[in-house]
Amino acid sequence: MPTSRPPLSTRRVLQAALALADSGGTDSLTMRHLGRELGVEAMSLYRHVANKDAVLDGIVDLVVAEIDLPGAEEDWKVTMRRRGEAAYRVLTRHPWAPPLLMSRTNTGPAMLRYIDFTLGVLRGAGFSWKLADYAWNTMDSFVYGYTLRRLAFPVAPADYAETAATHQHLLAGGEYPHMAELTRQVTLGHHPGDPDITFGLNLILDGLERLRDAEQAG
Amino acid sequence: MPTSRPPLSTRRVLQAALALADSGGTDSLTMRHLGRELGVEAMSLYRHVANKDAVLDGIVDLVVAEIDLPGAEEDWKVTMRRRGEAAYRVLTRHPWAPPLLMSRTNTGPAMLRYIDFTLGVLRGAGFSWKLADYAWNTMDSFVYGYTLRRLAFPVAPADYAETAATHQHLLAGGEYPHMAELTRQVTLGHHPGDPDITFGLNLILDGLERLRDAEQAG
DNA sequence: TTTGTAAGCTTACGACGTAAGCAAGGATGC
DNA sequence: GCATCCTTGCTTACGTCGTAAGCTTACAAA
Repeated sequence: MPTSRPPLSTRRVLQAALALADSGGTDSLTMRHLGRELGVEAMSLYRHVANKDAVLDGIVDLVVAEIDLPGAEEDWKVTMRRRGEAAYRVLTRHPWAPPLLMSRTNTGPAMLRYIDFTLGVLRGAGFSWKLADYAWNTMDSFVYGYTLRRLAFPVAPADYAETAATHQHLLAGGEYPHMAELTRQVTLGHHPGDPDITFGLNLILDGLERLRDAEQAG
Repeated sequence: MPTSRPPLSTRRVLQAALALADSGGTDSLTMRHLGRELGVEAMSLYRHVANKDAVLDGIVDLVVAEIDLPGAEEDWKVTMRRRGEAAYRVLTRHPWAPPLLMSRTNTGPAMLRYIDFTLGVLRGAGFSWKLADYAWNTMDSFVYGYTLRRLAFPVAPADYAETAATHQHLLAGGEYPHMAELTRQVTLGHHPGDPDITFGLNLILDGLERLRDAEQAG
C-alpha cells in the first residue's frame, strides 16, 4: 500500500505534462514518462485525455494563458508593444512551445481571449475592422516568427561575437562576401548582433499608425 | 534478378526524401518508407546519410534552394518584396518544410546564399551594416511567421467567410465580443479576411526605408 | 588468383502511441 | 444487507519507429 496519491484529473495530467515539457523538452514528453511522473501507468492517462495530441493542445493553451494582457494604457502603441514583449517572454520561458503553437490550429480559450483583447485595443484606437484584423495578424506573424528564429539560433547576445568568430572559416571561402563582412563587423564590436524584438515591434506599430491615419483622413 | 536500379547516392536519397515529404508530409517520411521507395532496405540508407536528422536538414536546404533570387532591380524595395513573396510561394508549395526550417539551426549552402544576397541588396541601398542586419532579420521573422500561420490556419481566402459562419457558435457566448463582431464583418463581406503577405512586406519595407533615411541624415 | 573495400542486407533492441479487455472499489438502488 | 453498476486504474499486446552490429556479395586492384 503505497502512499495514497491524489486522484488523476485532466487538469493534473496537463500540469504534469507542462512541467515535463519545461524540464526536458518535447522529446521527454511521452505518455509512459508522463504516467511515471504521476505514479500511474501510461494507459491510465487515457481516462482523462483523449490522446497525446489533446495533451499537446492543452499545454500550449496553458502557456498562452501565461501571457499577461497589459492593462489598457492610454497609448495603444504602448499597450501593443507590451503585449508583443510579454508574448515573447512567455514563449522563450517555454522554448518547446512555439513550434507546437504554430504548427497546429489552436483555438483554445486562452488564445481566443488573447486575440479578442488585441482587437479591442485596436478598435479603441480608431482602426477599422479590416485594418485591425490586418494589424494583429501582422504583429503576431512577426512576434511568433521572431521568437522561433531566436530559439532556433540560441546564441545569447553576449556570445554572438564569439560564435561569429568560430564560424569565420565557413565564410572564408569568399562565397558569401557580405556575410563575411557582417560577421567581421560584429566581431569588431561595431554592432551588437541580433536586434531586440522591440525594434521590429516599433517598426510595425509606426507603420500601422500611419495606415490608420491615412484611413481616417481618406 | 530484378531490373537493375541506379546505385544509391546521397543526392538520390535526398531527392526521394523530398518527393516523399511532398506527397505525404513529414509523417510519411520514415527511413523504411524511404528505403522502399528506392527499392532498398532502410538500413542501406545509412551508407549515404548519417541519420534521419541529416535527411531532414538536407531536404530543407533543397527547398530553400528553390527560392529564386530576384535579379538586382533598380529599386531595392521591389527586390526585397519579390524575395519575400518568392520565399512564401516556395514554402507553401512544401507545407511540411516551414516547421522544420524554423525549428532547427540551418546553415545549409542555399540558406547562406540567400542571406548573402539579401545583405548585398540592402548594402547597395545604402543601409549601414547594423541596420541591414536588423532589416533582414525583421523581414525574415515576418515572412516565416506569416507563412507558418497561414499553413496552420489552412482556410483558403475564398472559404474564409464560410468557415467564419461555421464557427459563429464558438463566439455566440459573448465571451469574445470583438472576435464575434469581426467574424460578422467578414461574413457580411465587408472585408476579405486574412491579409496578403504583401501587406506586411510593404509595411516593413516602408518602415525600413524611413530608418535608413534617418540614419543617413543623422 | 588473392585480397580489400564498398554497398546493401539481416537481425535485433528499446523506444513509441494506443486498442482491448480486466480488476477492484465505491456509490447507488432495493 | 445485498446486488448492481460505474469509475478508475492496470495488464497485455500490436504495429511502428530509428538505428546498432554484424553479415554477404560483388567488383577492383595487386
